[in-house]
Amino acid sequence: MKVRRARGKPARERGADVPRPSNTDERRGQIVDGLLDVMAREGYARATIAAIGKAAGLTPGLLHYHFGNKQEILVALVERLAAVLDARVEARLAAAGETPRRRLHAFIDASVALGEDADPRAVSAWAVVGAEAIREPQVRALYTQAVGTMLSRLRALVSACLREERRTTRNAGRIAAAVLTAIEGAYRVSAAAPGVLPEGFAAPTLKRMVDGLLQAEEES
Amino acid sequence: MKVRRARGKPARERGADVPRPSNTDERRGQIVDGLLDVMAREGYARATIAAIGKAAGLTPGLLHYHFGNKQEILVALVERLAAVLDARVEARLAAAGETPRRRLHAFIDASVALGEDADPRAVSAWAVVGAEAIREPQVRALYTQAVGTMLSRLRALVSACLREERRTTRNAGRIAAAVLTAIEGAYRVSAAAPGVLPEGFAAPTLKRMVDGLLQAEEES
Amino acid sequence: MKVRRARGKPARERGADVPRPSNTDERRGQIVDGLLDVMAREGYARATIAAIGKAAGLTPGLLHYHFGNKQEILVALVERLAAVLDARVEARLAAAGETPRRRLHAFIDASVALGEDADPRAVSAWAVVGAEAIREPQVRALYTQAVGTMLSRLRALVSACLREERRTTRNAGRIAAAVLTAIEGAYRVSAAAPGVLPEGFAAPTLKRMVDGLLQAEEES
Amino acid sequence: MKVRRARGKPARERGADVPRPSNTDERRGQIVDGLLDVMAREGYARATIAAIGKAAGLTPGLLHYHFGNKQEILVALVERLAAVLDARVEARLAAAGETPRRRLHAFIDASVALGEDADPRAVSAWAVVGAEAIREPQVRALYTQAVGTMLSRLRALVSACLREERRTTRNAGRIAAAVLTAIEGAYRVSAAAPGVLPEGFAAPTLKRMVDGLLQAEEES
DNA sequence: CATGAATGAGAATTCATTCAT
DNA sequence: CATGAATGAATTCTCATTCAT
Repeated sequence: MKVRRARGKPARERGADVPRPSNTDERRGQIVDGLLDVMAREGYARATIAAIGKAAGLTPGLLHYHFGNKQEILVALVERLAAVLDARVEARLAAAGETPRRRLHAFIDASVALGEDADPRAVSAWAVVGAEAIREPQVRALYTQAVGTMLSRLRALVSACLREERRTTRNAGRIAAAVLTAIEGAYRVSAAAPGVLPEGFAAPTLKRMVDGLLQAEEES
Repeated sequence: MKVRRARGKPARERGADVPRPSNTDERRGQIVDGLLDVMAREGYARATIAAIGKAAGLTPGLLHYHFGNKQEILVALVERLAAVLDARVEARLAAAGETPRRRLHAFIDASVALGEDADPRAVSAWAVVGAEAIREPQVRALYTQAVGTMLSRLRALVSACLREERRTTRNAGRIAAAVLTAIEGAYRVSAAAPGVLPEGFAAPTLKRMVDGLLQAEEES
Repeated sequence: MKVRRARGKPARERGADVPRPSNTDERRGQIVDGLLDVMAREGYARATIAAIGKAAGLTPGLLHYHFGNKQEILVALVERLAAVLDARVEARLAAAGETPRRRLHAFIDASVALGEDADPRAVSAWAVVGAEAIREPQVRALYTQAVGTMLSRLRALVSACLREERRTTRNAGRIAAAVLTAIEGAYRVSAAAPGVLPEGFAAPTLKRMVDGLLQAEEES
Repeated sequence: MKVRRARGKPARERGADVPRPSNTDERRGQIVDGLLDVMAREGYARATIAAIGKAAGLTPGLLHYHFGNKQEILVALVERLAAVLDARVEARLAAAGETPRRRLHAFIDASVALGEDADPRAVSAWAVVGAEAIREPQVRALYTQAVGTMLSRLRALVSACLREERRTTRNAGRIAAAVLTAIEGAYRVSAAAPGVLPEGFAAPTLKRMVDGLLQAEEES
């Protein structure tokens, strides 16, 4: 079995000769990117080691030097997709100031922008990840965690809005869930049935939608 | 290559020879059901001919007698899922009477109920279909068509509501898209991250959501 | 295992009801013709039972009612091809009178005409038979016998010519073999590389060739 | 799909890494030889990947590493058979000097010697190739090309002889075709009906045959 | 680190043959 | 006789993974 090196730990000072500086992190990044590339185009099943390697410009053997097996690459990709989304949300929230409604809208913008200013491959790949999650416990765990994190955040943002407007927060969870499913559904439909959704419908409509849902809650 | 017989062709009555009546339709149904079963549990890639056959109680060779290849089974399944959903929507719309708002709500109920009173396997399978659609043109075509049909219907229902309330129908398409993505997202999240969504959130929240969106349109 | 009925023996008086007249011979003929058809176009390997059946307008099950297995059909076809050739040779020899040279020329005409006035499928099929003969002892036996018969006949004709011209018959076997190989080669090349051979070259050139060979034998 | 590497590409000299030198050419040669072996004995249909691998002492998976599919192996074999024959003809022509008649005889010797001093498997294999050519366009193309090349060469040689003897070259094409078919027929009959042809008849008889044909042409 | 040949366990598909009706 | 569903063995091809160099 292959040894898994801790990421970032340079494997230096290993022989008597001049040690080659470790490029593990770079290589792992390349490989994950290769998977993203292939998976977005062809799905996970066709993402063979050879195909990933070709997309990454690396040889099959090398993939197994840096990853123990194929699934580890998928896991790394899911982690990366989640991290990227997370970072974008974080950034936009930071820029949105303190007004609850503004922050909620910023969250929606950040999420849906995944398909606009960001890597469109990520949208397709995320759709595939959802299908892989059905059968692969480890992927499911990561997907569930990513979705759960989003949901918690949304709930907090929704609650803040409701509180500010002195409305009951009783349904905050459901409202958050509605937003979340609309976002996930938008990813999925735009990946699997491109052209069906109206151009640029997502962000404005979702924001109006959540505004309507907030307003429908009774004042306390 | 296997020939696909016209479904339902009755055994011909020629002379004294009355061979066994064709059971092709029944068998094809069994096989499609086997795929539904396996796919909901394990995804399409793991839905091997052997696995489908086992789930259907049939031998591998027989699957290829009734279907030319594996993809044809998938196509038949997608067609069936779409038809079932369509039938349910049709039935509920018929029962909903003529009030536009009622009909729109009935549509949402019918769609989301896919995961409640109906086959929960269909939800998972539909999530997998979305991923297969990314790479398989024929599946994509069917998925796109199914989604497109839903969208048209929703748009008509939304427009009717808006007209009744004397509001502009300018954004009918976007509102319909929001509902559609929320429905598709609900399927997906509940299949790929079960337990994350609040129990029974979907139908009531989606109805409230669409009501809010309708109300936000300006009167004409 | 299937029972093989003697050909031509009608299977009558078999039940209490009005016996269906046997159509075995007709059916067997159809089937052999189906094989000829498919084999000429696609080779023996692609001549599946289903394909033969389709070409013959019969169902797979029926083929195995009339033939014990696939190879028996091939054997019947080889026998038929040989018989047809034989009959044509016989007919032309009968029409050629008694002059040895004339008879020899008639033989060549009859053989090569296989590809001209006769079924062109037979030429292709015969080429395929040669390949099957390499591995199938039973086919090889039939092919060898057919070729052996031709060779003996040719040798006799050649000897008669030589004797008439008072030449040594020492090389009659070799001359006959040369004619035979040229005939067989013409079949093969025209089947496997159509268009390469000059149109209608065969009969006149072969006759001139054998005349040259005869003349080269020394007088005794 | 397997990629076909340029044959003969030397291992690159980059940095300290000197991986194992490619043995692709050697392996491909082994595999083609395995096919030759099996095909000569059992025909193409029985030349399964497993059988070829066994004959070559390689595992089935490896065959598909070096060849994209089974047919590519066949194509490589046909190319090799044609090249070998071509090389032998070339060599004998070179050794035959300038006399036209001598060169023509050398050609016949070279061709027919395929079955004498050379690999007898090649004769059988060539017979099988002819049958495969009937259905496989790529094989047919190669076979047609090989036969066409032989025919052109023969025609040139025949014409040279006729010119030297001041005879008309009008029938050069037909004479060449006669020689060609006799050669091809000799291959075929000796492969498919071994023992029927007189021992060692081919070369001398064919030479006498062509001499007779040449002499029959009228002087100009 | 890197290469790519090698392996072997599947997976889809084909097809002769059987057999209930 | 006839049908065509059913079986199961065989076959091609794929691919993750290993490993010598």
